[in-house]
Amino acid sequence: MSLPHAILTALLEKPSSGLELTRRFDKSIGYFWSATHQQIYRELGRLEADGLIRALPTAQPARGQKKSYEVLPAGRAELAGWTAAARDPKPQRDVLLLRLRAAAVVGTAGLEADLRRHLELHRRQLAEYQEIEKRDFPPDRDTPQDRLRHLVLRAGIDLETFWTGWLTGALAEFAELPEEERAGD
Amino acid sequence: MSLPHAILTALLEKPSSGLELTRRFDKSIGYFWSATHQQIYRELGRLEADGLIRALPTAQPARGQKKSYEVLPAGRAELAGWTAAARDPKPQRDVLLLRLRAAAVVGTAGLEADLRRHLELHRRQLAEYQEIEKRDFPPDRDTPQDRLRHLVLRAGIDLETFWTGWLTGALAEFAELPEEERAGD
DNA sequence: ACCGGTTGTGCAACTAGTTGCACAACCAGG
DNA sequence: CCTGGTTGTGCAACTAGTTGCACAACCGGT
Repeated sequence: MSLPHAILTALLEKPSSGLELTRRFDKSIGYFWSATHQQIYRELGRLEADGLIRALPTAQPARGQKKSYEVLPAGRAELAGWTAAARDPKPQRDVLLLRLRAAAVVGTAGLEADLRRHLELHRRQLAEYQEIEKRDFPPDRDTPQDRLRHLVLRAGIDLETFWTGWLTGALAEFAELPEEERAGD
Repeated sequence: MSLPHAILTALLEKPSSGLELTRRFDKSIGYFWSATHQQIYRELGRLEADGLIRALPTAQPARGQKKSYEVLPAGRAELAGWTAAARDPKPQRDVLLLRLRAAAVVGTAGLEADLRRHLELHRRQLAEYQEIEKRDFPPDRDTPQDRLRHLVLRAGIDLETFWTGWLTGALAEFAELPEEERAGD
C-alpha cells in the first residue's frame, strides 16, 4: 500500500497530471519508488474515488486532455497517518545474491559478465545521484525540508557506493577462482 | 521467477522436505530470499509437475508424512541457465525512504520512533550475520564454494552496516529539526 | 486535407507474493 | 484412551506490481 502514498507525496509537493507524475516518478521519486504510467493512472482514479484527491477545476476533463490533481485535506491526513505508523522492514529479496549462491552450486559460467554489467549500471546511477546532490543541495540552502530530502538522497548514494564496491570485490574474487569452477560442474 | 530457483539451489545443497526447506529459508537462504511455507509447498508441487525435481523414493507420500525432494538433471540445467542469464536490477523500492520523503511534506511526527526501532532491528541483524561469519567462515577453510557464499554474506553484513549508519545519521538530523517541523504542519 | 509521430490517458490480463485457514499424524501428560 | 500441543502439508482468496495493448488529441510537414 505504498504507491498511493508516493503519489500523495508527489501531489503535495506539486499538483500534477498523470503524465507529469509519471515523469517525476522516472526522476526523483522513482529513485526509491518506481511506478509505470499505468499504475499511476489507476491509482489516481482510486484516490479520487476515495475522496483523497480531486481534479483541478481549471482543466476540462476530455479524453487526451491534461487533467491535474491536487490533494484534499483527507488525503494529507491519510498520508500523515501512514508516515507515522510503525511498519516492519520488508524481508530482504535480492536476485543477484541468489544467483551468486546458485553459482556456488552450478558454477559461475555466464554470471561474471552480468556482474560487470551491473557494476557499470550502479556506477552510472551513483554518478547521477552525485550530480543531483551537487545541483540540488548546495551547502548553504538548509531548510528542514532540504535536510530530509538530502538524507534520502544520501541513502541512494551510499547504497550505490556499496554496490559498486561489493561488485568490484566479487569480480576480483571471480578472477581468482580455478578454471573448472568457473565453467560449472 | 526467483523462488523456484531459490528452492532448486537449496535442494541441490541438500535434498529436503517442505518443512526442512521452510526452516532453511528462515535461516541462511531467507537472508536474501524469504518465503513462507505455503509458497514453498506450492512451488514444490509445480517443480515436480514440471519434472525439475522428484520426491525421494524412500519416503512414503502419505498426508502428514515427510516427503523429501531431490533435483533432477533438468532442474540443474534450468538453474544453471537462470543463473547465467543477464537480468536488469529490479527497480529500487524502499518504504522507509518514501516515508521520509513524505515526512518532509507532512511532518516527522511519529516517524522518529519507528526509525529507532528499525535501527535496533538492523543492529540485531548485523550482529547475527557477524556471528555466522565467525562461525561458518574461519580464515582457513577456503574452497571456491566457501568464497562465493562468503561473498553473499559480506553483502548482507555491509548492507546492514550501511543501514545502521544511515539510520543513526538520520536520527541525529531529526534531533536538530525545529520543534514545529517535527510535529507536522 | 492527410499522414505519422508524439502526448496523454486508460483498460485488461497476468504474475508473484501474502494471508488466512484447514487438516492429518504424531507424541506427551492426565 | 483421549486430549491438546506440535509437526508437516496444503488449498483458496487476496494484494500489489507488470505487461500488453488501445485510443483520442494535437502538431508538424507535404
